[in-house]
Amino acid sequence: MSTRETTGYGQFCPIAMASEVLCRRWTTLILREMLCGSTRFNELRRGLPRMSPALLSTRLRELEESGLIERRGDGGEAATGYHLTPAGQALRPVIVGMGEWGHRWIESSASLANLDPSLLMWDIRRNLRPEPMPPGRAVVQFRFKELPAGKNRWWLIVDAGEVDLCYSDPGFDVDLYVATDLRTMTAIWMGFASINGEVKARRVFLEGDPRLAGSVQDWLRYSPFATGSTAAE
Amino acid sequence: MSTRETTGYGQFCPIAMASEVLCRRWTTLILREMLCGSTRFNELRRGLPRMSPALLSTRLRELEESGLIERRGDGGEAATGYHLTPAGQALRPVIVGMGEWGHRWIESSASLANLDPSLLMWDIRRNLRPEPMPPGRAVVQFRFKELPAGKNRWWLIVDAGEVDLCYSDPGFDVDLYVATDLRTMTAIWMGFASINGEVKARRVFLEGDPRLAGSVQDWLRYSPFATGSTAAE
DNA sequence: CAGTATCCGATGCGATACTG
DNA sequence: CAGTATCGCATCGGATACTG
Repeated sequence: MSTRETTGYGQFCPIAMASEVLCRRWTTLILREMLCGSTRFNELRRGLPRMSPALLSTRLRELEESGLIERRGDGGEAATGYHLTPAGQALRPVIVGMGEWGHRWIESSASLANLDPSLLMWDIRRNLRPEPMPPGRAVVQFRFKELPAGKNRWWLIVDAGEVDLCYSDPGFDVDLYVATDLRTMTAIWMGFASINGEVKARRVFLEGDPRLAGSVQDWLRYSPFATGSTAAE
Repeated sequence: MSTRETTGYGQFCPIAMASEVLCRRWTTLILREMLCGSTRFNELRRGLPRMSPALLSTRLRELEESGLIERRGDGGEAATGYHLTPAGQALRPVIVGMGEWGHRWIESSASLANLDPSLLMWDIRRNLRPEPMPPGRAVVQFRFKELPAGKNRWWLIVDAGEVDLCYSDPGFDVDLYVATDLRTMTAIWMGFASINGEVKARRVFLEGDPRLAGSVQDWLRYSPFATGSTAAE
């Protein structure tokens, strides 16, 4: 019935059993998204833009069958949400370990060959730390200079600990303008460069509220994997 | 050129980059074999009996391109051996983590649906600890009663710290006979049961040198993952 | 918003046979 | 022993359109 019989390895080894669950296309990335807190279908899609909805649906059902996630109505609404089971949560160190390995051993140039502004901004949104920011609402506009006008600006609206990401002008006054190119911002995000260094090198330009600009190193939380060293190739 | 462009995820995230390397069919199992010490092509095949040599060859080349392994002539012979690079060694905690997760969270019945006597014996061979055995050569015969005669016996020859596995009678006098069924022996190996308990339950029969039989719990090193608990489903 | 339905092309990969 | 060569099917999964 399940297509798993043909794809199995036929080995009792737990690594083989785990690989049958994990080592399918997109599966680790779905888990990454869920470990980062995504629970809704379209929220997941946002972090997996190149994945078709049909395949996402299939994978979610497989993960449910494998006992890694469960679906349930959230907050009494009809809408369903996906949540990690204890078995799914237990995979955190494995997924994180894969990320740490990738950060350490994959050449940075390979990562930087996969630039994607919406993924980058989506990632920044969910890791931004509002606490070091000055109190009150803050609106930060990112502009990637080399992208076509009309498709090159993102707005982060931070208010009362909530972070919103907009792809079109939300109409608020902007407190801080960040202008750079996509590769530089991604390199900063990955920990391959520091934002203050890139400002000095005039590859990043900050304009606006000096308190926001001065604390950018603090509230712009880098990718969870942007620690430690990279391979000295 | 590489087929990787089409299989990539298009994400700069290190988990995605690592998944592109690791999450392909058989790859984690090849790494498992190499982390356990296998270096030769046919040695790898032995641990991956359902994998075709063509695919193994392809995967090894991919792993080499990804910088996880390197091939070199061993000991001056023409024969090539495969060895993990530092990047490959660095995956040990990830692979081990997958195994620990699988052991903890995959139901034991699923693992025990994948019985394979030659894999089991190959695994026992490489984890057997000669030290707790009485000094001198020891020959242990395993017999799986339900398998067809002529295909149900394996011999382990332990001599001077070396362990050899034979599928046909090596001709030596046998010091210890172990008779059981494949499922029971696999369950013991996985840590789902204890050998002494299974002897008491008369599902395992030991006959021969009492010193060997008495120390079986010590020299029969269980699978590296046979620790900790399993999920209380 | 949260998915399904359908289609079809690419390719992964298993089986088998063969070679230096 | 250490792989290549070849073949062909199955299925994986990408694209697009549609629905409750």
